[in-house]
Amino acid sequence: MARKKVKLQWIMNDTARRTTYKKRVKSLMKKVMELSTLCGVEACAIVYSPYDPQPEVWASPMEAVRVIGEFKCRPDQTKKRLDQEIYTRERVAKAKEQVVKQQKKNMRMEMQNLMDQCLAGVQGLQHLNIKELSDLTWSIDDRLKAINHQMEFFHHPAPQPGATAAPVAVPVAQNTHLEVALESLENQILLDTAPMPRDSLFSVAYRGGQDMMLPGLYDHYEDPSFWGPPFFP
Amino acid sequence: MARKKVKLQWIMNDTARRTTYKKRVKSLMKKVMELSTLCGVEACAIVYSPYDPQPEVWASPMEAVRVIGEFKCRPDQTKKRLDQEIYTRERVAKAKEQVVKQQKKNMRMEMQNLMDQCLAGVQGLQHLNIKELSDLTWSIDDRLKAINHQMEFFHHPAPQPGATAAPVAVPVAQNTHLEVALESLENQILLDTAPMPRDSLFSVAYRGGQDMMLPGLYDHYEDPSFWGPPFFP
DNA sequence: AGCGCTATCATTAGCCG
DNA sequence: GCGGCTAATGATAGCGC
Repeated sequence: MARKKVKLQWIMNDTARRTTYKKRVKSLMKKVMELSTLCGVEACAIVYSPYDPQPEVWASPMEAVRVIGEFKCRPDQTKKRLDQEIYTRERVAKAKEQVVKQQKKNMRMEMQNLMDQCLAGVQGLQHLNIKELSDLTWSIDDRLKAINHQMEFFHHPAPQPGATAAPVAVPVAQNTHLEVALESLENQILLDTAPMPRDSLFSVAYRGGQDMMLPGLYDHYEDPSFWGPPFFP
Repeated sequence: MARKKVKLQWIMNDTARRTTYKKRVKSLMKKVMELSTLCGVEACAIVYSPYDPQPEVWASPMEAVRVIGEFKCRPDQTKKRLDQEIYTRERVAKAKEQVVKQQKKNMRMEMQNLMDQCLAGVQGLQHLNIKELSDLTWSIDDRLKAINHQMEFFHHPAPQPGATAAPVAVPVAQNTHLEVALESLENQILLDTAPMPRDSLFSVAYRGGQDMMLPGLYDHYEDPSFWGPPFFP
């Protein structure tokens, strides 16, 4: 948050990531300490990283274990939270599914249309002059390019990981543009869920993401010129 | 840290203390989330307060318990684990990348070839008789179907186990065939790594997957009849 | 790699309705 | 007590050494 605003996503550059980690973990611990002091509350933070052999901990490891012990001894009230969490997750999943479904549908429609155009071209060619033939060829070519572009959106790794340190349980895979878009979507939903405060685990965590934007998934489709005029109406 | 700089000490005024707590705990959790996201590290924070009936926690309670458990057990062996984990993760990532790359390449080749056939058909149609025209049409249609099938492989949700049993921290999303395949691949690799059992975080979690098979990703391509004879040699 | 610098961005103390 | 506002302090990304 300085010379430039950084996107809330994994930092690709190794040295930059390490530097950021060092700086941020330090000030995070300071924040924990301040909170604890100013408000007289018990708090602890634990950060595992590939950069430190030992996890960063505040307050002292012993203190942490004590705080944690307290935390673990509340199985019943935790349930509520878990339920909420699951609910939110389901909402996220549903929204994602919708996007993927739509995207899929659009892709298939693109292909089908292109094929139709090809077939129509093949079958109706006898009646075309050179100009029309040339136009047809170019049109098909353009649409092929467009489809390839869409394929990229699905499968091309977005500018991301060299591959070392992703959060443990999340499968380490190259993020595609689609995945990046889905992640943004997720953040937005979690943000929406925020208003119901104490019951939501995420009520706080994701507030910061509110100025992130969901990449325009359908820009392509909303552009009427994308498909061009029908060739064989 | 605003209109006036406050001393780092317990705030005596009750309402002020509560207000400060609310604001600060919120941004603290945000910071934890940012650190975790930006640097790809595991982190958790727990804050007990008289203001909330439940402790504020990040990330989810379950996640926290997991992170904490890790912390409590091993003060010094932690490093070994991290190294091993990173190594395994890199291996998995690499293998997955290979598969995705190949799959992508194949897809694109299919499409390109089909387009070529279409274009060739369009341009060479004048010299074809009815029989050849019909064959061409059917060939294109077949290949379209094949491509659609491939699309399914990429994007269609695989028949999945009753949606509940997913490992905790894995975002609940519809798995595509590709994703299922990749997961199997990951399991196989993790299985290979397993022989040194309790040192890997994954050694247990994924054991259940060992009888899954990696679907024959390239069956389609190994079948020479898949492309059919070239139409315009 | 790590440290210091500083322009920018982010947090927040105090106030108001 | 809460949410919004703004001035002021705090955090930090990018750079140069």
